[in-house]
Amino acid sequence: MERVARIGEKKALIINELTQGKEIANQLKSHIDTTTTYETCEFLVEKILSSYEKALSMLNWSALLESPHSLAGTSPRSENCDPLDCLKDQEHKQVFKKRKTTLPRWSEQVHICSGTGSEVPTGDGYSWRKYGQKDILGCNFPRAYYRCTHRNTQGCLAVKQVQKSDKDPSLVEITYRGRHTCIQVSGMTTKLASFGDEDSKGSKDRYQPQPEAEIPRQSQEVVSQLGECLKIEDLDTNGEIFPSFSFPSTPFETESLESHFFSECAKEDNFLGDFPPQFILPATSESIYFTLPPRHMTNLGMVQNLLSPDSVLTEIVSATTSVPNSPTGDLSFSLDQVDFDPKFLDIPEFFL
DNA sequence: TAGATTTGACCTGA
DNA sequence: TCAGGTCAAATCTA
Repeated sequence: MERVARIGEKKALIINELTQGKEIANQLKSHIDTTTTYETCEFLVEKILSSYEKALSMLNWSALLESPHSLAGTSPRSENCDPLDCLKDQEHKQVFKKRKTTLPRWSEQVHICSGTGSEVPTGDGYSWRKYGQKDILGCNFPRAYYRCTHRNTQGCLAVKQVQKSDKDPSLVEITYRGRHTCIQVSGMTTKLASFGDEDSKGSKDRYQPQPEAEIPRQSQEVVSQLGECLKIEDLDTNGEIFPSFSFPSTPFETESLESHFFSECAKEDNFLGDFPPQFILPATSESIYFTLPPRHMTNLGMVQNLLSPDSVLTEIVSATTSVPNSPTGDLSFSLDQVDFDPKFLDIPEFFL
């Protein structure tokens, strides 16, 4: 029974990714005929590749889970152990190779508010779980180690290290390793479930998109203050870095930043009704502020992120950077045209 | 009670 | 040998 549930969950995730891929491909197709900038097309292509990468990685992950022998052969223990245990075993053996070789690495610096007690380094759109902390030689502050919450469930190998600056305690250096291959499942499912149930209470409790694991743990005050002073500065961007942003300056009264942000998205008629997003882009030494009309907030990725809420900010800022001279942008996302038929995945063998 | 965090121990590469 | 990185049991929290 549990196996069936897992298969169904995987299927939904894969369908979502493929649907996104198709949707974005349609967008690209429509833009080819127009005067769309090269950057916009490139952005769309990146999104398509990302979606299919995720789908494929999920399929590969499924294969690992369903086929212990795929990992066997190098370890005698693998012959009759649980796939997850085998995987763990293999991971353990390879972890140090991964550490310094294959994973892409980049870092950024984040200003956090001083005096708030907040240790929230950033809202990069992903859920992180802290798995270690270490005193580093020559550093006054310990280094914290985080990995993606979905490491076990989706095999996402993204990790990050957070190191407070000695010189400026309000400055935190974050080093990322590995690209996210996960989907923020909890946010997605709860958001989808919220449709058609808009006026029911407690949507905040039901829907927790978790763009950043630390943030929901902070007080409302901290989250509000975060919006006023959080600023990310790219250091050695290599093209895979998460887009930098600042939170809207408007403090939220009763909800966390994310729940407010996404619950607004969930309102079909007033999609981001009066939400005045402002984003800081670290283009050069100066910060560039963009204000997007609500309608374009919708167009620039909200629909897509009904499926993948974790990347909301990534979508918006990426899209915005593509059209810096045209804040209104020329992208339009819509699911209206999506006719992707998930039935083709109903073949049980597909997941076995 | 499940999930997240803490922290000492352990492992690896330089 | 040591510093950095990770594991995993204990502990905390919602």
